[in-house]
Amino acid sequence: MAKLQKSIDKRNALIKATIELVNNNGFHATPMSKIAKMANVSPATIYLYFENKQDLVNKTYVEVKAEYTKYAFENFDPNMPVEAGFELIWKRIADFKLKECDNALFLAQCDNTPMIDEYSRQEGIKHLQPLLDLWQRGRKEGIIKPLSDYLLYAYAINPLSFLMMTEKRGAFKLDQTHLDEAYQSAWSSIKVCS
Amino acid sequence: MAKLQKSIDKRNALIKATIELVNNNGFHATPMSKIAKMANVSPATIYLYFENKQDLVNKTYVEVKAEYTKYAFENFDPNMPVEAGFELIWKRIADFKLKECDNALFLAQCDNTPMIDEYSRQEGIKHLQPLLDLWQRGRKEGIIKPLSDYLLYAYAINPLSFLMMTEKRGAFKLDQTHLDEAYQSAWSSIKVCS
DNA sequence: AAAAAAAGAATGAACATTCATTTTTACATA
DNA sequence: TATGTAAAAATGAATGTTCATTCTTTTTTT
Repeated sequence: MAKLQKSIDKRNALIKATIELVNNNGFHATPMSKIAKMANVSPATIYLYFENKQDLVNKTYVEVKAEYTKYAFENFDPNMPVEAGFELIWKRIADFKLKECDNALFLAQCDNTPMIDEYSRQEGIKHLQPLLDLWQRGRKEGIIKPLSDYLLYAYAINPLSFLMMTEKRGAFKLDQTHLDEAYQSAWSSIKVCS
Repeated sequence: MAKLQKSIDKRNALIKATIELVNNNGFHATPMSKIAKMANVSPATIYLYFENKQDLVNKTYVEVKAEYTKYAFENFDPNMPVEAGFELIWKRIADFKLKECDNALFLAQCDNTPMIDEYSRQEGIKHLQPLLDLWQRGRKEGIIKPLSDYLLYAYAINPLSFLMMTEKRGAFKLDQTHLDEAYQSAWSSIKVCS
């Protein structure tokens, strides 16, 4: 195993441990020592990869966010028709939230908390541009309601976070039927009624 | 001032300080000493009113949640027509999130975090029943889509939390026009299309 | 064998909680 | 009304722990 490779493995283990522990206990209740233990590393080693605890959590956030958007736009082509493009992206996002549950939960916690600093938050947002562009086109073509991006996001995308959270708490199971229904609700809330 | 009254004032000051500090710094970064200082009280005094820090934040959550639902259902009458009832409740909730911004933000942070223990979370949910009953009736009357309460909540109510959060971050201003649009999106997403 | 990476133990600060006193309140008595 | 006093409320300082971070030494790599 090459030197660089080994380092990356350790770094990844640290990020993974951070996600899992913060998800279960919250930022305030996850000591560096526990993160180190879960990553099979000495506490001191963390500081070879990250400046401090805040830096660790910021970097974790930005990386997970990048992974999320990469996944979301994987098969998307900006020339697709608006409705098809939206459906594709929406379903990829839903997929991510179901399959990469830990990652998605971590993002949700960061997004609703002053845990992350503002700079990292901005970094995270940047990757969302293709969806905003699609909406822009949709509005121009009269397919999407002429609403601000924030409103569209609130109704079309954000509910998925709530549903994932609820599922995680065990209150209900988000199966394929629910997902189809959720998609219909999402699309209903932003499409121009014909 | 009667003895009891004075105590209540102090308790309220503690709860208020908790909300403000947790909103701005997160649970992990608000020491009891700061809460005490902001409430003009000695740290030791907190322990006359609450068992410990966890108890303080749990009780704060349950009380704010009760205030929220009381506000939401203030003028609601279970005999109203479904659409009118929903509109009334929705607008009260929106109102609360705009006017009692600190309270609403605190709830959002608690709801997306392992900060609160499960028992208190359950306590908080109980108060929502009138809305669930209304939806039940709406489904029976064929006015509301036959979806699980969780899905309806995700699309009809939860987006308001996201919008409030976004406004708090300064990214955009949630004015009356936006609110009307948001209401239309909420209703579109859960009503049966005619 | 020099350099890099990693480790475990040590350090010092921050913090939740408790303790020993002081202050305030409630109220009985004159 | 004024005064004494026991109980309650409140306090600031102390305690002991937890934890982020650093230091010194050991191990691994080249």
